[in-house]
Amino acid sequence: MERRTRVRFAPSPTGPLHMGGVRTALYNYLYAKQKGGDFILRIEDTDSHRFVPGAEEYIIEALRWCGIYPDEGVDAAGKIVQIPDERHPHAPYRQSERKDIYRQYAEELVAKGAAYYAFDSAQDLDSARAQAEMHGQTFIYNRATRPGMRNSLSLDEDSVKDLLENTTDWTIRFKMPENTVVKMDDMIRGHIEVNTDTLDDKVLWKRADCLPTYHLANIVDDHLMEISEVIRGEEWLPSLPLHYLLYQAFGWEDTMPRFAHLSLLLKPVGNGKLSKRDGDKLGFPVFPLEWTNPETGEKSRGYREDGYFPEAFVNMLAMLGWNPGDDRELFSLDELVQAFSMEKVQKAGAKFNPEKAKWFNKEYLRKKTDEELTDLFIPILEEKGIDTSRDYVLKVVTLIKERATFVADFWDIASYLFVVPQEYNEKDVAKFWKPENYTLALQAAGFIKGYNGPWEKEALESALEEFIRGNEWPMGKVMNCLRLALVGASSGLGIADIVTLIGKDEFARRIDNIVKTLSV
RNA sequence: GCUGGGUUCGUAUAACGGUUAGUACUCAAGAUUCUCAAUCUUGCAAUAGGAGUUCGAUUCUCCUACCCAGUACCA
Repeated sequence: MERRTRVRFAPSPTGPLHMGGVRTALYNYLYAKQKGGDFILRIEDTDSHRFVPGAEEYIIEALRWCGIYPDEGVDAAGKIVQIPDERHPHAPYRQSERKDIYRQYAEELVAKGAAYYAFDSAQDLDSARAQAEMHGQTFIYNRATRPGMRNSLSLDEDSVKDLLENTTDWTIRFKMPENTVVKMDDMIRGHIEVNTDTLDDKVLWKRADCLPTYHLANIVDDHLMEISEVIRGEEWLPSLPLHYLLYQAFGWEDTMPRFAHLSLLLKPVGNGKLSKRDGDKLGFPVFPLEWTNPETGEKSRGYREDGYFPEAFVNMLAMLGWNPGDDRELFSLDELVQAFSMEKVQKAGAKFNPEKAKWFNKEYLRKKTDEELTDLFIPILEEKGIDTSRDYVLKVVTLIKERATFVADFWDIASYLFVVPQEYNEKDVAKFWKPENYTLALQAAGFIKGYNGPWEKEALESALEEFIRGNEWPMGKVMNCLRLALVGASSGLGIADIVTLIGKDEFARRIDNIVKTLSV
């Protein structure tokens, strides 16, 4: 019988979601939608010490910006749901609000002999670890060391009972089976085997705060929420054996999800996984949206605020560790849903390349209509105090859009189409603004002022060129002198483009201006 | 250290065991243009190393090297 596809993205609200996390969410979403299944957003906030205010809201907003909407979860229907209803059959979706359900599962494992109570203090454990380290070893809490620790397997029944009732800093630990090979399958990596003797008795539940650890909460919730595939980061691969064993201990093997462990996103240069620091150092965002640390007030830039289109960001992220099997690179979210396949997900970590990210944005900028881009550019102009007609902006956008990566580039590229050049590039002045050139250029300017033909680019251009060529003047030098007057540098649009855009009066003003400024 | 995972141009990646090892980004050169972009063309550049299996390994096996992750009462 076919099981309904149900996947979850289960972040911990300990800070802003970074781009690696967004990619994990994206792959989950693509997988679910392709199979016609559900994408669930669950918040794993079982660590009360690391909770960061605003992080959960940030995660939801970031996913929304990317066009990823959960079918079920804390954000479904735009509100927090605590009582199960038709659309939220497994509510609540925040683990801190489900804390009451975990203890019974932990106790069930103890009753089955698959777990036990442990009374070791933090100091006990620290010293055991320090002891092992002195011998060049790593302390593993398992069958080898278990008898020497304070737990319900080493202590007598009465003291266990007494400690259970009269102390509150005990835990429930999983009893790792002896010398057993756990055989696992990963959708990306294939078959994996691990011997249990290398694993330790993980804490599942803590009496001190009556909260489960990740491992217990994760397995219980995935089971209860009928998750069919767990798609998560590679950092979880080492605990996969534990999770397999937990499903077995509970007797849930039949409905155990399949697992896919995604490789990590690596920093652009050097080794290691992508971190916030790399972004600051190399000048690119690692977060989808801007984030302000509530404690320090420190701001981290975001792709949205940097001017990336969400479609470009999502597309770029999808291609980091996955490919469609052919040469296509540009995909909308819907097209990604169609094309995605777990078989094509890369095993190795992918180094993030900020240059390629920009390339994606440039491609998406070109896909936008001139009207859309005009709408985006006008607010920027208003901020600069530019008051001009929408029609004029539209004309400018049409001419310059291919030169830009971001909408914000428009101003840098085309400010001279809105304001008189404030200064003239020294190098270009030295190169072109020589008497033998500018005397000719001023005559050419005179020709333009007296031009009576149709006021459009092609006509003016051919008339002007005919005039200059007819006089056998050096075209490049004359044109660049004019450009200096119009742009302030020897770069930018064609002379006829600029002149027809800004008009004859403005043209004359700029010629006067350069003559005055460079004191001809 | 131990355990697990990984390794194709600088980067992202393609290649039923048989290709001159392809594509994109970056970079360089040329074409074009009144300049700068854009565009087009061309170029640079890779199977980590070593054994083995095979008529034939990028592809399968083993060893080595290197990289990554985990090694918490964090997720």
